[in-house]
Amino acid sequence: MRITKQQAGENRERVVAAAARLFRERGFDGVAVADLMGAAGLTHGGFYNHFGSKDELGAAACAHALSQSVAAIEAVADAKPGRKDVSLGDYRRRYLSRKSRDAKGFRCPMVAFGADVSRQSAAFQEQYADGLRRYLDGFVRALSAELGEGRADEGVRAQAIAQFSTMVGAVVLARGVAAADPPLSDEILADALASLERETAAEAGSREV
Amino acid sequence: MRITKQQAGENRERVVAAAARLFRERGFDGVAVADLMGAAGLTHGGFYNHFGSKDELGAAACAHALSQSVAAIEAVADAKPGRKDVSLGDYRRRYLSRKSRDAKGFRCPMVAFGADVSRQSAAFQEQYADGLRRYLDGFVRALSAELGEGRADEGVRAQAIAQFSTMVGAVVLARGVAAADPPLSDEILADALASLERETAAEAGSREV
DNA sequence: TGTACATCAGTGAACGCGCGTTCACTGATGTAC
DNA sequence: TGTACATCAGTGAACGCGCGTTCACTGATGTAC
Repeated sequence: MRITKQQAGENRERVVAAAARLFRERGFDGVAVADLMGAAGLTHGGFYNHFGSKDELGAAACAHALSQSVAAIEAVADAKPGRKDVSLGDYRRRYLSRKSRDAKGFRCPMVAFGADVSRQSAAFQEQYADGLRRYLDGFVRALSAELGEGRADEGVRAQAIAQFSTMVGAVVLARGVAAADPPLSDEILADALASLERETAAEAGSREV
Repeated sequence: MRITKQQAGENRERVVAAAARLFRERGFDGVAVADLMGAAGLTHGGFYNHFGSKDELGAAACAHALSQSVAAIEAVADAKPGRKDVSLGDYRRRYLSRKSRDAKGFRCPMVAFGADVSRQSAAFQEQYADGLRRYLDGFVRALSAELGEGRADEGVRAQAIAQFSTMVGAVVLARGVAAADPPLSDEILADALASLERETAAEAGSREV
């Protein structure tokens, strides 16, 4: 039962989207090819019509998940000033929220894949690095807009990278102890957020006139 | 060929130590029971004389690796003031060094296990949470000593948690792009370190008289 | 202190399951004329 | 525009490998007397 080229393309997309979610949720080795195809409403036999190997799908899923993160931070960077709901401050609050920490299948891919990237294929690692580069560019623009009149000296980039490191580390740790020590988990998120907000306020102040 | 009780105990210890190293290096699913026993100079059949399951060894290996990290930060916290080589500043520099990033089997267990903890057994998660609690206590004491006359108000704890989050996140990201984009990887480590040192200097300054 | 027996750490083969991958087959789609 | 044939996405069974776990066995250690 051959199907339309377009339908085949849509099927492929559904598999990639399911993989982006399931890999983040259960890890690369925690999801079988049959699960991935099943999540897209297909049987496992046809997998190799779309991908050369499970590794190849991994790279595609990584790219898929990262492009969503890049789009999200770019939306913040390109938002008109004053739009509170897409400000960087709001983005940080959402990133470091309990809700975001507990969203297993939709966590930040930089975090979810971070520890395992180095054990994945070269293509996977390339996708990850490319995604992070673009994400950081977006973050720099967003921070630059937040701090002042669009100034973008190299200090802002360093600060953006440090800030994002704080966010990533806090989510890693908070997620790690979420089940065993919920109060500590919450404390980590709160402390990281407070530190970023304090730093941003101080920085914005020092840049006035 | 039965062996001494003491030797059996030492064998067990060697397996745990090997597991602490190999799990960090290749991930939990990346190491077979036979590999673990082989790394300790044994054959796989005797594994279940020591551990009830691979999961149980995982928890023991987690505890083993974390206790080393706890000991390291406590050494900093308890060092006599002025000992440069065991200062918190030196610790941060080492933690965020390229050498440390590239030490696959001896990476910070909070980072190496961080992404996977939530998929491990409850016992594993308990060990992780307990290790992190003790580690953070040590970090708070070390930071408190660095900043002033041993003051330990709650602001210091929040700051310690934020600082450690930055360190963890930076290592996660730097390690993730180490192979695909070495300059970016180095930049992340450097920016995170600079941010922490700038913050510490400012904080120490504001606390003077 | 000796002696006899039970224990148990270690060995290596085997079991059984899950999973990545392959394969023969189907039949509707795409294409050449 | 029709017709005939090739293509190829999808199906479901099968292959083969690796790995966690089990098991019968060994023989030196630990222990009861």
